Amino acid sequence: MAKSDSVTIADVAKRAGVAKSTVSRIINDVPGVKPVTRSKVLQAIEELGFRPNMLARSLKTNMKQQIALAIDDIRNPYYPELAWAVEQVAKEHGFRLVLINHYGNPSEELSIMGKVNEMHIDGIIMSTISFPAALKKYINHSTVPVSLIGNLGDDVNADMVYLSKPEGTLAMEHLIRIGCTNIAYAGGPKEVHQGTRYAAYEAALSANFLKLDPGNVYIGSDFSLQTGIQAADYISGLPELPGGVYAANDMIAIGLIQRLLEKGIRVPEDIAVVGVDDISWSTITRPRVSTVSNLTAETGRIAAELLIQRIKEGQTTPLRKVQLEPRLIVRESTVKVMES
Amino acid sequence: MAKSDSVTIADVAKRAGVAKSTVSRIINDVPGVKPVTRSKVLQAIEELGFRPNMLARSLKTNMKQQIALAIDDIRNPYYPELAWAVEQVAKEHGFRLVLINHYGNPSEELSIMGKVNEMHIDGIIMSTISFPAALKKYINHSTVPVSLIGNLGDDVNADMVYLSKPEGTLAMEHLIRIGCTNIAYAGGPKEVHQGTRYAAYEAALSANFLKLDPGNVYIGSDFSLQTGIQAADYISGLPELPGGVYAANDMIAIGLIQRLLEKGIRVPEDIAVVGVDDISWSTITRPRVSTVSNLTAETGRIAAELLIQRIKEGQTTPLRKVQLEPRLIVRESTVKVMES
DNA sequence: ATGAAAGCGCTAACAG
DNA sequence: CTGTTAGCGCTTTCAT
Repeated sequence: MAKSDSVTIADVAKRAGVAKSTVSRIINDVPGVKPVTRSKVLQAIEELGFRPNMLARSLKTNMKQQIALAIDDIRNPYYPELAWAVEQVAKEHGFRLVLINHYGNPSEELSIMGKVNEMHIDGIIMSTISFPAALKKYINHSTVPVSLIGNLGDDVNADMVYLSKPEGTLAMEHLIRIGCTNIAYAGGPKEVHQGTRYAAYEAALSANFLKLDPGNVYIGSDFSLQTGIQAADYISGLPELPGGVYAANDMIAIGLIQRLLEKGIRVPEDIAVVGVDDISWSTITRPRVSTVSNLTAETGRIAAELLIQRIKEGQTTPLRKVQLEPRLIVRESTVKVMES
Repeated sequence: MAKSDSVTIADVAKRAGVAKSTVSRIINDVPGVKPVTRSKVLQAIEELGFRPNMLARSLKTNMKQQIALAIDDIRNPYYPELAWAVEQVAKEHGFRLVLINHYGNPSEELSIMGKVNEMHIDGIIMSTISFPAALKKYINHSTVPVSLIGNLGDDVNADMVYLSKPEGTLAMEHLIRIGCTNIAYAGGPKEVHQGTRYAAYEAALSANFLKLDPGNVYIGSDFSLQTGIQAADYISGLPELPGGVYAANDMIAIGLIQRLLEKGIRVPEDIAVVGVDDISWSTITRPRVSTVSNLTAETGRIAAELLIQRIKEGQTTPLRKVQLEPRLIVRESTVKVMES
C-alpha cells in the first residue's frame, strides 16, 4: 500500500516555510499572494518535484475533468471519427475521454449507466442503438449529466444531438428522383440503428406510392462489406433486376458494388447504388459512392459541447436539443457523369 | 459546489446502527461479518440507494481502475482495432480505458507522459511514432507503469510488445521471391512508423544486392488513400515501369491499385503491389491486396495484459518484452491466381 | 465480530 | 496577505 515517494502539499509547505493553504493558493493561481512568497513556494515545488494529486483535488472539488463516451464498437468505422471529435472538444476544455464499447448489447448499456458514478467521470455521452425503456429510467436517475446521440424522446433528462430526418430518406428520395421505381434494400438487422435505416425505406416507398416487394429486401447479419457482397448475390439473382439499391451504410454499398461489377452488372447504368455514412473510402472506390453524410464529426463535437456546458452550469438550465441536417452527396454510383 | 444528494458510508452506518468500518467491510466483501449484521447493512444500503464514492476509495487505496492508451490518431484504421483489444482486456480486469490522441506530435507525446499522474490512471500504454530522447527520460521517471508498443531499446523502463522484424521486410522478400527486381516504394514521410516502413525497403534491397534507385521512391505527405493515388500517378510516369511496388500500408496500396487499374496498368500482371497492415478492406478490393499482418489485436491484448500485470505486481519483477511474428498474406495483388 | 480514530492529499471558509 | 481548522468519503490499524 506504501504511498511510494509522492511529495505532498504539506512537504512543499514545510520546505517553503508557509502553510498548506498558501501552497494551494499558488498551484491554483489564486490572486493575492505576495510575489516573494510565491517564488519561495515555486522553488520548493521545483526542488521537491511536487505534482498535485488530482485524486485528492477531485474528492474535494467533485470535478474529475473526465467524460465518457459509450458507443457500439470502435471498430465500426462511424465511431473513430465520432470519438475523435469528442476527444478534441474534451481536450480543449481540459477533459479526458473514457471510451466504452457496449456492442449494442442492451444489458451492457444499462450496466454502463448503472456505473456512471463509480467511473471517475463528470458526464457521459451515450450513442445507443437499442433503447430499452429501462435505460430511460437509468438516465433520468443519473447523478451525472448525460448527452445523447439520437432522439430518444422528450421525457428523457438529457441533452441530445440528432438528425432532423433519417439519412435513408434522403437516399431514397434521390433514387426516386433519378427515376428508379423498383428499389431494393440491403442492410443488416432491421432493429439496429434504432430501425431508422430500414424504416426510411418503407416510409419513402409509401410516401411515393411505390409498392414494397419483400423480395427486394435483403437483410444480412451485420453492416459489413461481407453483407454487401451477399446482398449483391441475392439482388442479382432476382427475377427482375431493381433499378436502384439503397444500402444501409457505405460499407455494404461498397461490397455490393464491387460484387455487382464482378458479375458484369454495371453501376450506375444497370443499377444505381446509394449508401449512408460518407466514410472516406466512398470517395476512392470506382465508381465513387453516392451517399448521405450524417455529419459524424459535427455530431461528436456538439454532443461534447452540450455535455461540458451542462457539466459547468448544472441541471438548472433547460435541456437542449440540436438537430443536424443530413446531406446528400451525389457521386458516380447513382449518376453517370461526363468526365471520369 | 453543493455535494448534491450523495449518500455516504456514514449515512448507511447510522441507519443500520453500526460503525462506518462495518459498512466498509461489507461493501468490500471482507470475511468475518455476522450474517445478521450484514443483511441489516445491506438493507440500509438498498433503502438509501447508497453507491460508494470511488474517488474517495481511490484516494485511499491509490488504485483508480483506469488505464490510458495514447495513440497517434483513432481515425487511422490501425488504431480502432488496437483500442478495441485493449479495452477488452481492461474490462476483463475491471479497468476502464482513457483514450488519448497525440497525432504523432512529439511535444504532445511528452506532454502526455508529463501528465500521467494527474490523469487518474494506474498505467499507460504508449504507441509512439516519433521517439524523442526526452520521452525516454519521462518514461523512466514515470510514477505509473508504462507499456510500450514498439521496441524502444533496453534502457527504457517499460514493458514492450513489438514485431520480431519490420513488416516491410516480409513484404519486400515476397516481391523479390516472385521475381521482381525493380521495386518501387510508396509511403508517407520516412520518419513515421519509427522509420521502419521505409528502412525495410532499403534494407531488403541491399540484402538482395539490388540497387536503390531514388527515382523509384515516392514519399507522400501521409499514409492515406490519396497518397496511394498520387503514388500511382508518379510511378506510372516512370521511364521504366517497376515490376513491383511495396506500399507502406494497405490504404496506400489500395489507392495505388485503383489508380493503376484506371490507367490500364494491370495488377498483378504488369505491377505487383503489396501493402502492410491487413485491414479488412484489403480482402474486398479487386484484386484483393497482398499484405503483411502486424497482429494488431494481439498487440493490443498483450500490451494491456503486460500493463495490468505490472500494475498488480509493481516494478519489482523484471521488464518483459514480447515479440510477435508479422505474417505475410498473399492475395491477388501480387500473384495471378486460377479462379477469381 | 465490531467500533473508534487516524489519516489519504487536497480545498475552503474563517480568522488574524 | 497568510495561517488555522475542518472536512471530502473512504480504508485500515488497533482496541474491545
